[in-house]
Amino acid sequence: MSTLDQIAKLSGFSKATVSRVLNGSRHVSPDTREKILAIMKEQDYVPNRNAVSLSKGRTQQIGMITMNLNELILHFMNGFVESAGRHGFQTIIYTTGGDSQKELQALEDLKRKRVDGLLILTSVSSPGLIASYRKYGPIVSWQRMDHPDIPSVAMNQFEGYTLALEHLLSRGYTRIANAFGRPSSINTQSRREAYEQAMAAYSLPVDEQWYYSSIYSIADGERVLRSLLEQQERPEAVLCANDLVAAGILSEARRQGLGVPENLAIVGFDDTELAKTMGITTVRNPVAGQAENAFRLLAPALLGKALALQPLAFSLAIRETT
Amino acid sequence: MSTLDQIAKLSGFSKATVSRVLNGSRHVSPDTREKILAIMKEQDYVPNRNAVSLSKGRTQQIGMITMNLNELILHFMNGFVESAGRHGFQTIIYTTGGDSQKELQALEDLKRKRVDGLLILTSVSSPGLIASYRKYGPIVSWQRMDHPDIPSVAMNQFEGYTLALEHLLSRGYTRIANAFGRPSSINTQSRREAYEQAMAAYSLPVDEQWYYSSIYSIADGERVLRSLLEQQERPEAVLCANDLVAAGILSEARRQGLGVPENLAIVGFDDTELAKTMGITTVRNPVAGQAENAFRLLAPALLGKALALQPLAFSLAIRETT
DNA sequence: TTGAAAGCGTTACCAA
DNA sequence: TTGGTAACGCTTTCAA
Repeated sequence: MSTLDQIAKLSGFSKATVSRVLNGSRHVSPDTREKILAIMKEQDYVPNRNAVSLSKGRTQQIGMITMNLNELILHFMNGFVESAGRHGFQTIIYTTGGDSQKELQALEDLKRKRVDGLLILTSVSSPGLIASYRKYGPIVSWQRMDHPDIPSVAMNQFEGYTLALEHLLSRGYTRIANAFGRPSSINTQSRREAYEQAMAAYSLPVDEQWYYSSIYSIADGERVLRSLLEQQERPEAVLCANDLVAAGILSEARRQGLGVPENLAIVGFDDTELAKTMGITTVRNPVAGQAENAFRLLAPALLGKALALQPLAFSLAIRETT
Repeated sequence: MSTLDQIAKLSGFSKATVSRVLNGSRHVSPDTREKILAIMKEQDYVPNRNAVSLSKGRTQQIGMITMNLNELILHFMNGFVESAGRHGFQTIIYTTGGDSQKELQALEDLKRKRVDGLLILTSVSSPGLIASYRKYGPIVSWQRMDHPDIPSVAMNQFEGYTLALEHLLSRGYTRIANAFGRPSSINTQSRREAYEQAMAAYSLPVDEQWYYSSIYSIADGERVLRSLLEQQERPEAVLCANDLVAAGILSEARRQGLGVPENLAIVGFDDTELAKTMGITTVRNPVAGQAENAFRLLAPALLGKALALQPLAFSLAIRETT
């Protein structure tokens, strides 16, 4: 493994000049540059990244913290890796499994200068703790983080939920049930608000028994369907927290011989591969755009210049379940 | 940000001693250790990883190269991240999108000492090119790499395919079609071999028209089903290259009103979430175990000691399609 | 058990 | 345009 020093010696120039060639400085004569480049190629030389990082004080790496990896997160990740890559940054992934110790390790890596910045997808640490690492580098979050120092790229679900509701209402469905996620989350609150506003706009009653909470998984969806069947006034449609839930409801409906969408319309959320496969109508969550924005939020600190945020919007993927 | 040098000055000891404390050397008096640790804590000191990496010549990072991310790869990834983590290694992901330039960049990162080793999941580069980087660090592959210097953790599909066949045969299915993937791949060859041996063992005929090739996706699966329906002697069961194909066949069968498994039994491969959701019988591919083994193959070079490989086996997840 | 000093491979400042 | 040299922050001999 040849080093910059060796290249300098072989070429007869100083390390400084070799370094200038490496970094594309204009203060090198074309002649010199050429000679040095030739020797580099001949010696199969590449700079040692640790040395560069130590010297420059930057690693060109961004850490991404997530509790687990699922399809939606994957999309986000892909988008982010791509955006960061375009600007010369690599992404390193910290999967924590919800272990706060592992999360802390990732945060420490910002302090220890292994990464130049941090992107938090999902985490269990308190916003306060996370924010206390802001002094070591930029940190942005996907989910809303409820702290002035940690910007977020999450979108208000109100718009997306309204989109789905308008779709159902326009098709004549009026008795619409909701399978919400975490009751206390801002997302659930926005969705509920959207629901109540839409129903009010159409002068339709809001039935509290059509609110399901803490519904996350396929199994949860299956339970919801069975519960729906037992209701005296059975809903004609159900709006789900995510596509997994919708998939669970759909497959259980099939098992129970309930026609979809004749007897029950189903709308998912996120537009994952699963929804596509199973033909589920769903709200398309522009995660790739959010990922791009996540990088743009980091840009000022990382690139020294701001990048304008992309405007994003939900849209609807209409399939066979409505 | 305090440095080791500052800790040394504050404690009155030398940098060497502070470093010894950091690295848990036994040649430090308990008293000294305590004092130094106290000052470190007080100063909120953590070592700079770039400096450590440069000095030690190792980064404790492993690069993972993949063209794209899907569910199966995700499982593998998770398993590997977990295994590597247990031994103090972080994983950094290179998603190449099949771009050989990006792949090269990942390989170069081994040379540039950004990573200590490389794990290849899927790649387009020639085994020869990849192997030429072996001199910079250990490299292992998931898929079979056809080069003596690049070990692989892929499993022979013969056993898994045989498992599925035995299952079908024991349930009385005799006319069994195959949806194979890439015709030239070793996997396909093993599967075909398994098929022919199993049929021979049961004295059943092998019908060439029940061989489908280059079947990968959901859409491919849908096409296969339509084609199956047109055959004069329609098969009673179909064995698929992966769960996506099985899902495609299943959903198209439903659309066509073909009863599953009464009129057609379906078996997938890999046991992904999709198979679970749709209730598809499938062969469980122990990817997490393979990931663990991938790390164990890197271990000699990384840890300086060998770790025994885990014995792995396919198993069957029997669901509603058989 | 401790310390001095020479690396590790770059970058960046100051002169020339 | 070039060179000398001090950082960058740690580890690792070699002595004491």
